[in-house]
Amino acid sequence: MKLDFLGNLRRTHTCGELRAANDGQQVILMGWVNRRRDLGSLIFVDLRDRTGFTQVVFNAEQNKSLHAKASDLRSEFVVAVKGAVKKRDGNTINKNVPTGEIEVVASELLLLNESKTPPFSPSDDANSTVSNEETRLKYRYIDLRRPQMQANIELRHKVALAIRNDLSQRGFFEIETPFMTRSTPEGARDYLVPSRVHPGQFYALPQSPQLFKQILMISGFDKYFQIVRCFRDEDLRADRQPEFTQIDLEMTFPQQDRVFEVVEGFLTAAFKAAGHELKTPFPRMTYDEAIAQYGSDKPDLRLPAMTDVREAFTPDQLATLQINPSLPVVCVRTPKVGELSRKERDDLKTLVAAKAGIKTIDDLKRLEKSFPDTVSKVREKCGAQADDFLLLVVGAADANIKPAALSSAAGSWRLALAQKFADKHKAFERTGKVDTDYRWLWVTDFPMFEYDDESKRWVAAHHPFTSPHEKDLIAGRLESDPGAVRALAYDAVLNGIEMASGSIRIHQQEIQRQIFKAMGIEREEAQQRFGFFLDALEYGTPPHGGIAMGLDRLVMVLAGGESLREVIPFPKTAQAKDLMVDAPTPVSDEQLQQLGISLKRK
RNA sequence: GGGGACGUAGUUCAGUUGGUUAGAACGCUGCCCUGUCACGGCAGAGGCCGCGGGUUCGAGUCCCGUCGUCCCCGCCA
Repeated sequence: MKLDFLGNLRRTHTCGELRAANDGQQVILMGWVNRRRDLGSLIFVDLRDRTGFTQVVFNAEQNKSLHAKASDLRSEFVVAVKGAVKKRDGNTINKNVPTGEIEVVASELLLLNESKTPPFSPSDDANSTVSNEETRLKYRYIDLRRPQMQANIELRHKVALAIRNDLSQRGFFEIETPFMTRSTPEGARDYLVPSRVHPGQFYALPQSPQLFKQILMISGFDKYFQIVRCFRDEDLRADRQPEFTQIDLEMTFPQQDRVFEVVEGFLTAAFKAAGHELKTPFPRMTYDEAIAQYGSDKPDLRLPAMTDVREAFTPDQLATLQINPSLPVVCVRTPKVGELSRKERDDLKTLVAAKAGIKTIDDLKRLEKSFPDTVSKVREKCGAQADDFLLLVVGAADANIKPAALSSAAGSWRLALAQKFADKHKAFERTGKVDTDYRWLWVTDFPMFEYDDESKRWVAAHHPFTSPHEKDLIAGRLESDPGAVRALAYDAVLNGIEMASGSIRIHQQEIQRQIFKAMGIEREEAQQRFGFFLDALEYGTPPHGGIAMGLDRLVMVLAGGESLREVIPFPKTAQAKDLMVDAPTPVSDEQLQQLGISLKRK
């Protein structure tokens, strides 16, 4: 087929903007053939670009050769059309599309490019028969033409732009930090980049610009931010990609509240860009409260909290039911589930993996026969409505577990039940109201350390540069009871998703030394791993702190998506592969040789 | 590293107890059609049933292995 060149031809309008008011105008549109409806001597073509589509008409009676050219058009051909906007007659108006009041009567057609028949059509969107993800990812360039994906990527742009503008107005500088940097093994695995100039040595891609941004504070930049790619070589999830984008920021002389103000500020701007008005300040909750009430450090507030109903039981009843009286009796309430059959209750048993020392009671009706007063107290305590499903998560009589472990198990049940019965309680459905659809929360006062059973040592819960609470730095506690030391660390949580994580940092060398010591990191080891940073700390480091928010996750929630892949143009699969470019791949022996790398054969 | 679901036409899927020539819809190709907009009508093409092995007279169907995609646990300071 003979193709035309673009020449000097220029669009007068996009495919989504013509209206009845444009009636009679000569226009030039360019785009893709979304659909073709060939009625013989009358051909309709929906011409699509990212703004929408416009119906173009070719009439054999008016122009035979033009009509003949149009009859060769197929899906996804790229064309330019010259023509006149014509207001449609009453019964031919299409009320379902914004441009439905008009059509363009073509007088000239340029065939700019043809297209193979795509494996799936971007216009399939309307039929909701979207291809499986494997096909979508392989042909990502076609997938991205779908209106939904175009909208998601546009939303991402608008959100990022609003955040940039907001932070800039607050006096933050966007400053770039290196992608090729130093491996600081602690936390996630690094992606490594071999050095050709220094055979046997490696750069690492940053898991976050953490130390660089702290050094920027030491350098006096006062307020820094960056919308920046970060890399972690860990297994993927629907909400985890090996490379992801963070809104990273840091400021000098802040209290935790100053950081919260900044975040709530840029989120207000971001939500506004997405068409939502956000209510600030966000509610707050300590880590301990979150664990006790929600069994999670990232509570989803769209569903009720858990309740400790131990007081509803008498000591005799606890003994009879073989419930450990020293542990909470946690009631998990899932609204509007209604009556469950014996079989449905049995099916629940596999919902959460069994844990030693923890049991559940799912049949309150039966319990009520033996202990009517107790059950009515339980219902009252957790504010149950008649059709709410109540599950008791309790410690077995001989259980040797901590209350937090029980709460955390109950939290798993709370989430699993919430997901299973989402159709019934409808708490996850969009209502159009920002304060019910988007439940933000600050979780504060995380513990400074967590005990790692594998390495048998205390490790930083956030990272080792996080400042402990001043009050918890009483003599000897770092050594005697590290688990009781709280950190000035905080998370922003949205609908049960961890969106941001930050802290006030350590700015005093002496405290930093104590923290490393508590973690069993010797001075030499610390010097070897973070020496450059510890050196920097000694040259007039101001108090500083900040936070990093996941842009992908933020846009995912705003787009109503279930997976980061819906808001990342070129994402990776669960096996960390890019199906479009087919990466990773082996490299040539020559490349390896230059890098001084030899591969171990399996 | 572990658990689960899935893999059949270009796409989305059906395929009964193992039994003739593996089906449907959409898409595609050709012909017809002047008001369609998920256009319509007629005709047609299109299959390594993911791959390898096994059981069987006979396997899309059963078994073992393997590869791929998705979800979850571990992991993710």
